[in-house]
Amino acid sequence: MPRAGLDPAAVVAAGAALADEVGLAGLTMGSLAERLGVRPPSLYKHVDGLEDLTRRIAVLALGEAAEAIGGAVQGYAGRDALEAAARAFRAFVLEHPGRYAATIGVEPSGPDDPLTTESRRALGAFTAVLRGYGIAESETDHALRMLRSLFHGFATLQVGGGFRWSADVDESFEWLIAFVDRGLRALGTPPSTAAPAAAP
Amino acid sequence: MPRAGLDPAAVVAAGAALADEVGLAGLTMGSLAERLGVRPPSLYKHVDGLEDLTRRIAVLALGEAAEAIGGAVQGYAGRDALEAAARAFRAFVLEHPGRYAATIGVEPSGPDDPLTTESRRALGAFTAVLRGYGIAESETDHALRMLRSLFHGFATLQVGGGFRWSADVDESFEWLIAFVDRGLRALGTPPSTAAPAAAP
DNA sequence: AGGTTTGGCTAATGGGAGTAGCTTTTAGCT
DNA sequence: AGCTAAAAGCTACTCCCATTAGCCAAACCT
Repeated sequence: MPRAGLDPAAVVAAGAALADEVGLAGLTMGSLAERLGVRPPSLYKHVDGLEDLTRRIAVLALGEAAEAIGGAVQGYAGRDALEAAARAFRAFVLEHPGRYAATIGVEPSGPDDPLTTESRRALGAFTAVLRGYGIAESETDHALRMLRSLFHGFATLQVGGGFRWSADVDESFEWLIAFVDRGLRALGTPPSTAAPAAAP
Repeated sequence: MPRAGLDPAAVVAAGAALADEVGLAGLTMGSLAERLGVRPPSLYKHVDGLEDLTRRIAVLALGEAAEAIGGAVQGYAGRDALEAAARAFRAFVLEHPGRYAATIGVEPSGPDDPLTTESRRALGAFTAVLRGYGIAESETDHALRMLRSLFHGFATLQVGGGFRWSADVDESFEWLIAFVDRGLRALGTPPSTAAPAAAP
């Protein structure tokens, strides 16, 4: 029988694409094998089972998200950077719901786990946004968690069909960005702008 | 064989408890049947399958959450109400992660679905909080979604082990409440307090 | 008591994850 | 070119889970 020419990367990429199409729950070894023109057991030559597969999809997704958000933020600061990051994040989740779902609830096994590295990278993009607001060192962790919670919550509620009633979702998202921007500005001291009380 | 004395409510309650213990993914017809001292097929006399079971658990959870949050808010307004609601919500999710997970991604089938009713009730508690801030009518939907996203995101990230690094999670949550409070106060006009520019 | 409803059971089906062990392709070496 | 060995498929299982069919006994209701 001819070989399919698979390798771990190809299997993971196909798995990620399939998860985006049919949802993470619809990603099974059977469905993925069919998509790749192969029988289910063959996949175990490239991937260590379903759990390992979703783990690798999560790593892929975090890298892509970090790339997208980091790239979108480039050259911006303050509200512009916040907007860019928020929009890039939401666009990623809406375009790749399956990939994103794979990132939820995966536990990095240690500090050298690629999952840890990619997580940090994705987080770094948001940290850069906060830097532009001049948030105090002691508060960046909290502010970071706030941003993460807010965007994660909004995106997952939306893809989960959680916003059912009246108002326009895009409009809510813009409102939310404005809300956070005001809050962060009130909190921070822009680093390269005039200091609040410079001379005595 | 002696009867086990089950009914739908008992099955749902046991299912919710089991889900809280072992996670929603660990809730299977087999594990629940074992817990109830019964064989798996017997459960189908009370519940219409696993999907129906999680649906009913979601209804139960929404009702309990609405009760808890609504009760916590009673008699408070402004920041006190926000704090009470936020803490009650988070406590509920942390104590009942399985139940809460069941509420995510369930689609109400129509306006008379009990799921719809209970959702509204839970949402109502947060609406009450916003009322205390005097948010403009046109913005309550957005503000509501913001609160929901934020608390949902924070709670799910925490139970999913999403907050791994340094800072204290409880502290972050308090910080987050303060942040939202400032934002909402900046936004609203307290209804029963002096109007901002009363006489010309 | 007698009949009906109800709630439990066993047995079986279908599908998904994962393993064992065989076979063929393919790449590398001589 | 020919040989060998690793790699990449495959078939044939096993086990677990959800669900259905059909049987039988308990509880209830006159």
